[in-house]
Amino acid sequence: MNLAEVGNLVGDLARAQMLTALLDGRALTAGELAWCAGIMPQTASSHLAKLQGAGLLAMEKQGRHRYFRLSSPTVAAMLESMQVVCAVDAPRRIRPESRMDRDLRMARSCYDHLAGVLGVSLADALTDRGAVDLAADGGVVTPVGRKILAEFGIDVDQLSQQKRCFCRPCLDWSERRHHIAGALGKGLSDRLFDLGWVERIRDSRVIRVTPEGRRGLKKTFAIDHPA
Amino acid sequence: MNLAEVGNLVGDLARAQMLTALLDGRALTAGELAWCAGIMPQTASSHLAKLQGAGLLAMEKQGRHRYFRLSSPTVAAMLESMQVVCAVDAPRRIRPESRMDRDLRMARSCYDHLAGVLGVSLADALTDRGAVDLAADGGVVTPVGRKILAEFGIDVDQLSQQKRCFCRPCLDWSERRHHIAGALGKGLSDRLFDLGWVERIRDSRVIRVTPEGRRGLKKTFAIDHPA
DNA sequence: GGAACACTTCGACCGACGCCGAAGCGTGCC
DNA sequence: GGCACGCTTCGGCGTCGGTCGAAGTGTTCC
Repeated sequence: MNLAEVGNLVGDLARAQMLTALLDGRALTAGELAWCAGIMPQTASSHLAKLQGAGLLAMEKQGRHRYFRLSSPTVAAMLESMQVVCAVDAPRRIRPESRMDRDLRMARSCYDHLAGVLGVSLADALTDRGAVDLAADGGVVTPVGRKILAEFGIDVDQLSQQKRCFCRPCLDWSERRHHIAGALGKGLSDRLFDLGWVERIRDSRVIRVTPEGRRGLKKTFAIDHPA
Repeated sequence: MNLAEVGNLVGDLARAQMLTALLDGRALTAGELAWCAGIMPQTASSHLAKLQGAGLLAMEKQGRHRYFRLSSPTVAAMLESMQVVCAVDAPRRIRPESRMDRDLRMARSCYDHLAGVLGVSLADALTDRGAVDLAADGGVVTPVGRKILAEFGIDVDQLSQQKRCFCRPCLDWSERRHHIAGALGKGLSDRLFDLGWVERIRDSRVIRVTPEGRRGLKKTFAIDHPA
């Protein structure tokens, strides 16, 4: 397998839509993916066979359904980096407002961390008070930030010992700005779930901010998250 | 611009070969790129126009030559992550031995750090003596490693304060194993150049290990780099 | 057993795109 | 000026692959 083959696999609109739908790590049935891509089941079937054959997708049978998911975080990372290039190359364009995915824009999961307006606001808040310092290729937590995060219930030392990139800016495709990924991003996300400030919406990447979370975000980070 | 468009751009063999040739950050002329891709200049011209139009490549006129390079490290990162997926998906295959790119396999630059047998050996040496601990998504330097690297002339604290990913495993496409990227990868590379242990070959990604470097690598890291 | 359902396989159609030859444009060298 | 050179534009050719209808396989439910 070479670069061109991988590019080709992603380079079809229908397949790209399927992959995007799978980007949050959930597994979807062939039918659902066909619907996502706006094509007939038999067409989807051939696409899925290609993606699976190339090892981008993993499949699991369950009764008469076939569930597909991204085969590894490596694939998710690749798609993410491709989306970043998309967003960077088209920095200024009229934002196509769509009612339907307003919720998705507000807050969603991006593999294992938070994205959307919420994710970006959180990154902004931490940057504004000098807690983290983000650059193109990574980021650091300042001594001040260490203290702020500790008060919020996040042990930076423990996170930084994980064998993964500690802090990484991840370009948000809806907001065209960065949110925080890496161990810190996951840590923040986990903490918000633990506190009950946010919760997942079934069968969706959408994340709901609870009333309690709205109060907490306002008080702790001065974030006014829209209802 | 969307995911599929980017995929499509990379998804052509000729374009993929051009992009790969540009992956070390150098700028090449349209003619050189045509040669790399094994196509006629007029065909290359249309490919390059597409890549440039999409913002993946930047162009600079110089006399009657046109120099093309990757427009940003973001693009390089994307290509790298795509190559990783290529390599992961095809883990075991008969290695196609080619005399021509033996040098390239032995040691080369990968954007801003070292790759090839040399890069992998270095990563192995550091891992073996417990200096670094690499995982799928990142890596850490142990206290022991901090000491080893300090003796070698690398200030880990300074590197870790850079606003980029500190240590990241980068899958080596020729060796199918990891070498070290990120700030640490660049730090190692810089140090080897400063010591005069390695040097660039003009107009190529190939890196030559000097006799002095061969001795040094053997003594310091117990690496027997082939001549 | 039979019907509904999820999905796959096969075959035919057709549009998109990569390819090169020929010709045109701008630059540098003698 | 004249020629060589690097590159681009244009036009026609060929092929590859995405598309869907029809038919087939396997599963669930009654």
